[in-house]
Amino acid sequence: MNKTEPILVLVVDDEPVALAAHADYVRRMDGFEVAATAGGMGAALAVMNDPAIPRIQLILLDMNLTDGHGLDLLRRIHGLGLVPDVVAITAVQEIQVVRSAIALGITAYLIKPFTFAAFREKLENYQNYHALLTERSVTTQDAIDRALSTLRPSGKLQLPKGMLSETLGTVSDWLRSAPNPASAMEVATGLAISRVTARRYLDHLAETGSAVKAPRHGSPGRPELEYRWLR
Amino acid sequence: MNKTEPILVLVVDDEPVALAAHADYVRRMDGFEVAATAGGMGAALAVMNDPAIPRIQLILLDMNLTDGHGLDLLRRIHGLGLVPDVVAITAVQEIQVVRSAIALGITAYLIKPFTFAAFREKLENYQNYHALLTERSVTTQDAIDRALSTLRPSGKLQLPKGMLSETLGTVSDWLRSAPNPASAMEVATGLAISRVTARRYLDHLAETGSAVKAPRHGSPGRPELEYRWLR
DNA sequence: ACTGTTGCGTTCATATTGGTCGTAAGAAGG
DNA sequence: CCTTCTTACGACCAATATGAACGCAACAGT
Repeated sequence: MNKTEPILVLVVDDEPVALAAHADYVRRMDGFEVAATAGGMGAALAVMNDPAIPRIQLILLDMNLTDGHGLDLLRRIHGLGLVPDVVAITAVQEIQVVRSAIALGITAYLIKPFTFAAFREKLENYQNYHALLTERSVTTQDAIDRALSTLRPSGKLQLPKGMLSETLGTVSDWLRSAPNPASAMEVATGLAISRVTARRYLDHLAETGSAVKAPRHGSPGRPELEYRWLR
Repeated sequence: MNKTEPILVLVVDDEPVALAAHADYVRRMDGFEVAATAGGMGAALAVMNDPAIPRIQLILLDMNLTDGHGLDLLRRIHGLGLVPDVVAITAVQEIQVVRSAIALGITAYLIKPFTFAAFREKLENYQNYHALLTERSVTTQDAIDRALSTLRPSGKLQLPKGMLSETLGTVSDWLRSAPNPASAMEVATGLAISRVTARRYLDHLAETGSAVKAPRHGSPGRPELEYRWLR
């Protein structure tokens, strides 16, 4: 596993205070790097067109810019033949704007004001999505679906019936601190819980995109699924 | 619950057989209506521009059109100021196209060939998403996240009995990155799996058209079949 | 041309694990 | 104190990779 290159980010906001704050949030995240900032539509287009600036992969985009609308900026960028991913960060709550933004390809929509936790969740989701789709050069339906699953919000604000947030935290912590990917049985014995329970929580982590599962081959018998913590 | 108006769909494909088939699939779904069909980029743009045709809300879009690329068509439509939702339906499996399509706002990506069940799942997901975002005129972060989460693919993939999607992905990756065509034995030793398992998955790849197998002659012993990844 | 050798394709039984159903223990509410 | 809902456990059935055994196709030597 080679070291992954950071995701280059362009932050766009016409309010200097918000611009600095968002850029700072990005710098606090591992795997991301602020490649440039822009205070408006013109500046953003200049950055995207500048050959001296390396390829931007993600844009944090405010909708209400002084010299235009964020969605127009996005259309202009698309018109240049560029297809960066975009996280919309705005105070606009009109459904029409939200629908249009989603139709134009934003990967997340963050309504201001927001906490760093909310911000981090969106960017981590994008990070997982990005990792899943850059591994290979050709893909399958299954891989696309899994990548999209990690990208869309998991709605984990409300965890499924039959699960306790405390137990979920315990399992998450154990898996995160595990040096190697672990099977359901290993987690179960390590935490002194039953295999079924461990598997149920591990599966939830896999579905929400916090972990990935892969079969472990080489020994006879049905392959056991090992779970690996992401990030 | 008042009766909801049907979602108007435009189907785009340059193959008349596929075009008719996809349109027929749409007609079999409740809540959807085929507003028009188009056999190419020009025809699709004409439909979108025609004031006599009511507002299209969803496009089933093929990528490989005779007179252009599907992604270009999507950019052109955006350039008209229209923001329809799009489901990509294509045989293209290149990661670059998939990434671009997602960045340009497609709500689902269906790789041909597909079953009606897979098709229905994508459209039903979109239907739920559409219903959630047309209820109100102003929304909240929570409502947006819930709407986006309905667009998450369920991830259930129909595979032949006796096969695991994760293992299939592993074998596909190995074969794809192999410089030369590989035999079942070479794949088995390279992935630390048994020869039988490797051969079963390789055979599946050959049957689905992702790979071809050819006998390798010249050495004593029964000729071994070598598998080569297809673009 | 015939036959032996060689190595792989193929089949089958087996070893383990995954997934699901019913049930018990514990907490919350009346 | 009793009822009810929730969560974890135990045991069953189903599923998947493995290894060995069998058969076949091409090469090589006689």
